[in-house]
Amino acid sequence: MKNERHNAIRQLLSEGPVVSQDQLRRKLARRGFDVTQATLSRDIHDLRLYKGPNGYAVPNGSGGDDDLPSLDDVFANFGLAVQQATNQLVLRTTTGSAQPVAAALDHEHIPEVLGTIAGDDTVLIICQDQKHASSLRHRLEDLLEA
Amino acid sequence: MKNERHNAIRQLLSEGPVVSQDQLRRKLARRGFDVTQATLSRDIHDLRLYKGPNGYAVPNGSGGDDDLPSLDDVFANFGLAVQQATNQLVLRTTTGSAQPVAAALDHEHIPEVLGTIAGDDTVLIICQDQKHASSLRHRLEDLLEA
DNA sequence: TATCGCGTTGCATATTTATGCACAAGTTTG
DNA sequence: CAAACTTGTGCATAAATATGCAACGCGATA
Repeated sequence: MKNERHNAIRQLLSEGPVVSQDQLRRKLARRGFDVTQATLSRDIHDLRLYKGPNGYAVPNGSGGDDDLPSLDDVFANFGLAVQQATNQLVLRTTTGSAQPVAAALDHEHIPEVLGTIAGDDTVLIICQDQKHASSLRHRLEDLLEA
Repeated sequence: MKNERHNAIRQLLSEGPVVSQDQLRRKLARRGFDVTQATLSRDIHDLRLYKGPNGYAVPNGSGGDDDLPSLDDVFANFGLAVQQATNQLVLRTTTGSAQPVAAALDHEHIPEVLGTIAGDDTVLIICQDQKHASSLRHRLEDLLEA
């Protein structure tokens, strides 16, 4: 599915430099996503990625075009990936965006969220237990696609 | 001269979106800089510009990205002690050094590390589970000795 | 002056990215 | 149920970008 692939792309980009769409294609293939360069060109457009001296990158927090901070927006723009460790979620964001993202999260009064702590590019979300963490993780993963 | 042209390019980019090198070439020509697309490709490389959904853009806020001190250095200099709490590690550093230490940790892309959050003299490191945390703790303890 | 060295550029072309068109699978509408 | 529409994709190819190579301009040196 397209959304899973988009998530995988974000993940890959956060792990190391990707210089061309063909390189991205090969990396994705190793993860089971077998698509053509044409599709990736479209994905990159969808994800509004930037290409620079060090390859592709996720859009950059501060500047830019359009921002009103709803949770959806903030996530789509600055969220990179969610990972779970028992009752905690670790959310990676573009550098410098962890604080606003955490603020948006707090502001929503999501029941699963006991509290958040934000660094520079990482938000730690504490949940009641593993079960609540899982359900929240799924919701957040969906938001990453939007 | 190349430098004047570089300045003109920055200027143009701050004034409005530039979507292709050929468009840039035409805009520059109107200002008296008559060069080919090939030259602009080199200029863009020199200036480390990024291309994104809205065309070319100057590099992000605070410039340079990858020359952080090595993990070994940072640890030997600023690391004080590591402690483990189930799947988390709490790393004490000299006051004010937590941020750079966390940055160095993130930059290494250590697989056990889901994410880090740094305060002033404390870095919280989140791992997948207790097992990963232990193995990472041992590695970090080694670094503290070095 | 002649020659060298170095930085800059254009030309031709290789490489990379974007896109028109067609089609398949799923959804909605009549 | 069938037709119309939507969405996602590949293929072929257009468009955009990068680069090997040769040449030019200019200052330094013999």
